[in-house]
Amino acid sequence: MTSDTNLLTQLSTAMPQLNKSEIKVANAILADPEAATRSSIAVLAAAAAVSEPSVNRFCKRFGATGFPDFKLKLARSLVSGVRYMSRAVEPNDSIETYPKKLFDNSIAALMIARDQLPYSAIERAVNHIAQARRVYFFGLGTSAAVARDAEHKFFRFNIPVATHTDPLMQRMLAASAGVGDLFFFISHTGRTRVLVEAAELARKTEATVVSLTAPGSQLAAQSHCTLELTVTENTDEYLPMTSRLVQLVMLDVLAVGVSLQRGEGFTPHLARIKDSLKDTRFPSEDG
Amino acid sequence: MTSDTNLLTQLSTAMPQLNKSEIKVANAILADPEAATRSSIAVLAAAAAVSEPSVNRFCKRFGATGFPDFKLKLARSLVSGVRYMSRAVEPNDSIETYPKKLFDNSIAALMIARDQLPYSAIERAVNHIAQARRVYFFGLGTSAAVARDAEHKFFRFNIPVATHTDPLMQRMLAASAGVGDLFFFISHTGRTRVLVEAAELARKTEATVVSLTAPGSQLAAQSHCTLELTVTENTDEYLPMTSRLVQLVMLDVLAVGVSLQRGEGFTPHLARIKDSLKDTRFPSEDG
DNA sequence: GCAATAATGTAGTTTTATTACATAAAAGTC
DNA sequence: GACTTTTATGTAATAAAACTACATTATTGC
Repeated sequence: MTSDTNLLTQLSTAMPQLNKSEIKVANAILADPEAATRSSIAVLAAAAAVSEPSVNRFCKRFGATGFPDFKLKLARSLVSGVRYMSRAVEPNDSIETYPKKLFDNSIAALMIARDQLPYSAIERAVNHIAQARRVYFFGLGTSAAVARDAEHKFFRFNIPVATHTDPLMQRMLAASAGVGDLFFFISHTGRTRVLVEAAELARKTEATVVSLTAPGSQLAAQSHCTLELTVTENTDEYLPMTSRLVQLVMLDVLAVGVSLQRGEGFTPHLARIKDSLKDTRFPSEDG
Repeated sequence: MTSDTNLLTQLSTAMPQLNKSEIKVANAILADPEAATRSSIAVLAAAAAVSEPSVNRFCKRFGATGFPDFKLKLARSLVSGVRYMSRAVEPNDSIETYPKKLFDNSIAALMIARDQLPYSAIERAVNHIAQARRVYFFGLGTSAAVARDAEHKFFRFNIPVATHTDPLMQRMLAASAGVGDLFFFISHTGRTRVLVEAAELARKTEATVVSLTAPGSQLAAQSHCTLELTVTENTDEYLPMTSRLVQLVMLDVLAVGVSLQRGEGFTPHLARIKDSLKDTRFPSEDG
């Protein structure tokens, strides 16, 4: 795959190496890339004031098999440029518009996170959790709900887990930790004072400190292993929304990672938990 | 704009309305969408075992001007990278594959939910919440974390909210409810016995019952207003993951809906809460 | 079981893209 | 500075692809 980078960027950077007619074609495309994806080779040739074969040669020069293939590549590049545009909710948005916008923003945030997954950090975090004797999930505010979710999830994996939203409890547990204890801190900013302080305390012990937070933050500095997340959130206008979604999916990733590491032999335990819930529910329609 | 949504999602959801040959074409495309963008109309027609005009008609049915235009639209949908089909994690998945899959599944779930938003139910729910004297968010298990998140969110909107995960508390509060009390139940299945019973108790009072659950469920039957969510979750293999994400975003939608209804005059209150958090954080790098 | 309607395919037409070749421009050589 | 070689560009013919009009085949309703 040569065309990993954006095609539009390629066009502009390659300019100096191009000859007259190719420059004309490049300019015609850059002038209105969207239109270029919709035009025929004849139309584009006219717009660039060159012949059709010149356009064709141009396309092949950029790694396409021909003009249609080039258009496809161009279309793809265009989307990747626009896809991360998050649309803010406006005061005069209606019921038809704002729910879609919020879903779109959430989807975009997950896509961005998906494209910059910290693989090695994930691997290390999974190993830490799998080896831990005990795991504490600490978060405050919105991240407290995420911590609670994590607790619920890892509990099912038969790992001794605990969540505490009380800063004093967090400090006491952190200070008195030992080998095999894993402290998992969750914070969007990584600058929440009491959380960073708890991490410092834990760091002074034999315990392991893992965090799910912003790169370069105070919290990250206190961690043995940091799962870096850069989710741009316009908290100013509304509430923290997208960051916690990414955090939740990251924890799903860790949970599945641990489960994969444990291998097949572990599924019976999950089945037992599932069975234990059976009696708490009304029977489903289909069974 | 009809083509606001992902084309692949459109294909799969439109399946039931299609006729034989169109279904063949849809399947051929879904089998390998990437290949479809590169093939000619003749190749695709052969792959689907239909005639070329059938493919052409198919394209027009989905809002394209013709086959080339359809391919372009398809290519764009593919960039967003997500197969509408959720790809299950396999035991021999590696660190490079399973995190992406999990993100993809989450994204796909949100996309599907986005394409079938229950607008009128959202509108009614927003009105109920905006008029409520007090709101209780009730959920159990994974949904308890969602309820906690909702509490955290609506609290910021200066609405008296409470969450309880203790079934006894839920029952007592439900039984002793009155006019202006709103009970918001969250359950993926809508079949959790204690939750349904609490809803029944609340229903006997003057309180309002709103639920975020599966359509046609026992819980939905007890609700004045149901926000229906049909998220297919393969809970059998792993854990409830995608459903709670959709629930969370739905609650974001409701929160924003309430905020929009209250109008501009409300933002100062949010600013006050934001200010109150300032001193709990270390200063950020850039300020 | 027949008519009416919808669905699908066939064959021809038009549009679009590609190739082969010719001409023009540029660069190098004596 | 004219000649050769190389490179660039365009013209015209060819091939491929997509579309349209129409015929045929299924499907539905009576």
